[in-house]
This record gives sequence, C-alpha cells and structure tokens, in this order.
Amino acid sequence: MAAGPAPSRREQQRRATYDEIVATSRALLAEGAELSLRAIAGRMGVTAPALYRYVASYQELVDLVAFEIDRAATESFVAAAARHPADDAAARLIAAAAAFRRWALSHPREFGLVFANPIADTACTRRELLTSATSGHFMNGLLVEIWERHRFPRPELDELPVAVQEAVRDPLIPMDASVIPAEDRGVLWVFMHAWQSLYGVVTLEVFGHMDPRIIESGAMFTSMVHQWIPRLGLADDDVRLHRLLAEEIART
Amino acid sequence: MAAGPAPSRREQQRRATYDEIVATSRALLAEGAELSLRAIAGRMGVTAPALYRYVASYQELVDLVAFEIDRAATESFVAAAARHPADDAAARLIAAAAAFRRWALSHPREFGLVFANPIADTACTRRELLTSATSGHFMNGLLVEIWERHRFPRPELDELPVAVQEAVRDPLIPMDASVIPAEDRGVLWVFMHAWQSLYGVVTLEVFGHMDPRIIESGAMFTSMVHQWIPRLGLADDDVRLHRLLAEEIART
DNA sequence: ACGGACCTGTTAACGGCGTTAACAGTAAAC
DNA sequence: GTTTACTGTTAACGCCGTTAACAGGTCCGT
Repeated sequence: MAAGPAPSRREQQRRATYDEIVATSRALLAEGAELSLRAIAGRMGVTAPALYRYVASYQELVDLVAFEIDRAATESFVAAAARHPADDAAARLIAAAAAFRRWALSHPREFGLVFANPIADTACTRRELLTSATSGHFMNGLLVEIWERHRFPRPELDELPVAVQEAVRDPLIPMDASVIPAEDRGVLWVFMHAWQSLYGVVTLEVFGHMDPRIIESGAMFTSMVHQWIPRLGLADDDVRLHRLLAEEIART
Repeated sequence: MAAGPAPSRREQQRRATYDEIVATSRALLAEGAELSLRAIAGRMGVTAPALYRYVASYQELVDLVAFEIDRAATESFVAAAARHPADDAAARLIAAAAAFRRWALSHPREFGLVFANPIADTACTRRELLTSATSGHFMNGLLVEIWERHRFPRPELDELPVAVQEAVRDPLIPMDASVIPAEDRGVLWVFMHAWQSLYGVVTLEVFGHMDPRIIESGAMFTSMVHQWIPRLGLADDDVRLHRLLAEEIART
C-alpha cells in the first residue's frame, strides 16, 4: 500500500499518458465512435504507432479499457447502493442490481465489451483483471452481507457437486470468500445463481432477444428480482422491497 | 407455398451462388477463420466485389449467415429431441436444452454471432428473420407440449404486468402462440422465463464469466434444469429426468 | 559536466479490410 | 438479331493494426 520508492519524473508522465489513453478510449466509446488505435491517437494529437509504447496490441488495449469501464460502472453501482442505509443490505443489493441494468441498457457497447467478450481467450494477459469483474465482486459482497444478517438457507458443502465444492473452496474468480467460514461457502453457490439470473436477464435485454415491450417495462427483470427476495430470507420485507424495486426501475 | 411461376435458368444459378456464399461462410467460421468478404470470395474463386451482386453490405451477410447458422443449429436440437419418444416432451425438451448448451460451447463464435449480437440495431433488414430465433421457436413448441400434457400452473393474464399481457397476446417474436387459447397465454410468460434461464447460463458459460470447473462439469446448467423440472409439473418424473439430464451432459 | 543508454515520439510502409466506380462478357428477352 | 439486364472483372479509396528505421530529449553514472 506504500507509495513505492519514487514516482520518478518520467514514470509520472508515462502514467499520465497511459491514463489519457484509457480516458480517450472511453470518450470515443461513449459518443458511439468505433474504438481504433488511429482514432485514439488522433484525438490525443499523436500518431498511431506511438500507442505501441504503452500497449502491446489492440486487443490488450481493449482488455484494458474493458476493465477500466467495469471499474467505473461499478462505482455507479456503489453510488446507487449508497443511497440506502448501510445496514439495509437488501435495499442496497436491489439498488445495485437495478443500476447494473440501467447502465447496461444505456451503454450497450460498453456492456458488450465487458460482459459479452470471450475472456480467457488466448493466454490472455491481465487474466486476473478480466476474470474478476469488479462489479461481480461488489455484488457478491452485498449478498454476503444479507446472508450474515438474515442467514437464508445455503446448501451444505457435501450436497454440492464436487466441481462446485472445489470452486467455492478456492475461487479462481477472486471474491470476498475469505470472510466466509469454510462450512458456509455454500452461499457462494447461491451468489453464482443470483449472478446468473441477473446476467441472463440483462444480457437478453441488451441484445434485444426479447419482446421490446417487456424490455421497456422491465417486467422480466422485476419478476426475476421478485423470485430472489424470498430465497434470500427477505420475505418479511417483500412489500417494501417490491416498492423500492419499482422506484429503481422507474429511475432514468 | 406453390413453387411459383418458373424458376428461370438464371434465377436458379443466382440462388445457387447465394447458397454457396452462406455455405462458404459457415465453413470459414467452422474452421476458426475470420469471416471477411475477401476470404469468402477467395475460397469461391471469385473477387470480393462480386459478392455485392448478392449482398448489400458485410453486415447484411453477417445477419444472413447468423440466421442460417441458427437454422442449422436448430436442426441439431431437433435431432437431439428426436432421440426420445414423441409423447415424452419432457425428455425431448431436456435433450434439446442440453444440445443447445453443447452446440454453444463447441461453437462459441457462431453462438456469439447468433445470440450475442445486437439485433434490431439499425433499421435492420430481415428483422423478421433475426428477431425470431428459430431455436427459440422450437423450444417454445416443446414447452407448450409439456403444458398441454401436464397442465403445470401458469399465471392468469390479469396477474401479469400490462406490458407482458400485450406481449403474450400478440407476440412480436413469432412463436407457436396461435395454438394457445387466449386465457392460457400465461404459459408464454413461463416460457420466456425458462428461455431466460437457459440463455443466461449458456451465455455465461460460453463467455467464460464463471469458474472453469463449474463450466466444465455443467453444474450450473444441471442446477438450472433441476429447478425447472418441478415448475413444469414434472416432479413425479424427476429421478428419471435427472438421470437423463446427466447422460445428456456427459455426451460429447 | 559530459557521454552513453534509454525512453518517446516521428515517418514510411506492408498487408488486409469493406466499399465504390468503371468496364467487359454473356445470357435472357423482345 | 439486337437490345437489355445480369454477373463478373480490375483499379482505386480510405480505413484498419502493425512493424521497422530513425530522431530528439531525458535520465544516469562517471
């Protein structure tokens, strides 16, 4: 965590242009333009080959930008969650999930980049970056909070398929697993199911493989969240959470 | 349905090269090559601009190929279903779903083309083609068969959000809705949920946003199908269907 | 303080892409 | 049999990622 020995004059500059590359890429993407080395370089007042001093290939740049977009998007999820009290993890999770959906629908290109890109493709550098979607990390944390408070039913380890046992024992995708006692790691399996539901609905909506009226109304998303509320031991609170979800969906 | 007036000599030839374009594209895709007009033309012994006599743009060709791939993939799902007796719609559905997963995992590029491409993008020609994934059509038919036989619970129309009511009354995505009486259209809502589950799990697996061990073992897919069996009124048959699912997953 | 190493940018060029325009031969239509 | 329409060609444009060769500036050790 220390600042390191000395952020030498040059390293500072280097880091700055590095960040500018990412920022420029995100700007291009945001205004609907195609992401190309020449476009990025052009906007930075630089020629394309110069970028190769900072990035080994176009694909590496895409991966980098994807990771950074995920980070930024996660911040917006965090902000959405933070509108609710810290001890109300259920509300925070719903808010975060709705924010995820809103972001995905309003930034389909970015969503595709981050979540619909074959990762672990070809000896992918920065695997640790990509494999751990920051957003997934955050969502997982919220769900674990809910579990700690409400102790909803989670599968015993020995009821799970061996592959799942191994996966929740030492997750490759780094998550806040360390805080969960070994015998309770079944909650991670619950989380994976929840994440699968969220991912499935949102991806279906973003790619338009669904009736537009259902997408626009958010009916499928609402239905999915409703089904999850009892499963997370939140049945007592359901009318409040349903109302809260409706508000979140109505948000622009 | 009639053969039309006369498939004139030229139209025949035209249709033939048209088909050859699609076939060549599929072949290229199958052997991992990039899909480009020049590559297609080259393999056909023709120059790239010639293809513009058959296709207005590269994107149109991609859409066309995607549709044709979906058609071909659906045939393999049909074949998988046909390994089970005609009156055993449950087995057929499970077989089809497992075949869908197998196909997706073994043809990730094609899967991405068909199911993870933003459709309805820009005044997309052939919208009727793309919006109706043939595979979805087929799966829907199987589920409707199950419903006709087992009459699993389906929501009443007036319990549904208005957007969903409209969507199941006259689906934009053409499905075998006509065979379902108006008051029972709630089964379509059930189908959409099932399709969402299948799509979500498989997409997550194909794009690798999941622990490799879980993907490889098919644990998440299995779990998802298990959760659906009781919801489709198949609880009586669950041990048989579970075994059947395991066999289908073990299939190469 | 000075010289060499290193870092960061340049220009020129290669091969590939989708796409267009202008043109040629050939099959169908009158 | 002539005209028309269709199907292919070649040449070229502008874009792309990527590499090589080269120029100037900064940092570092002596």
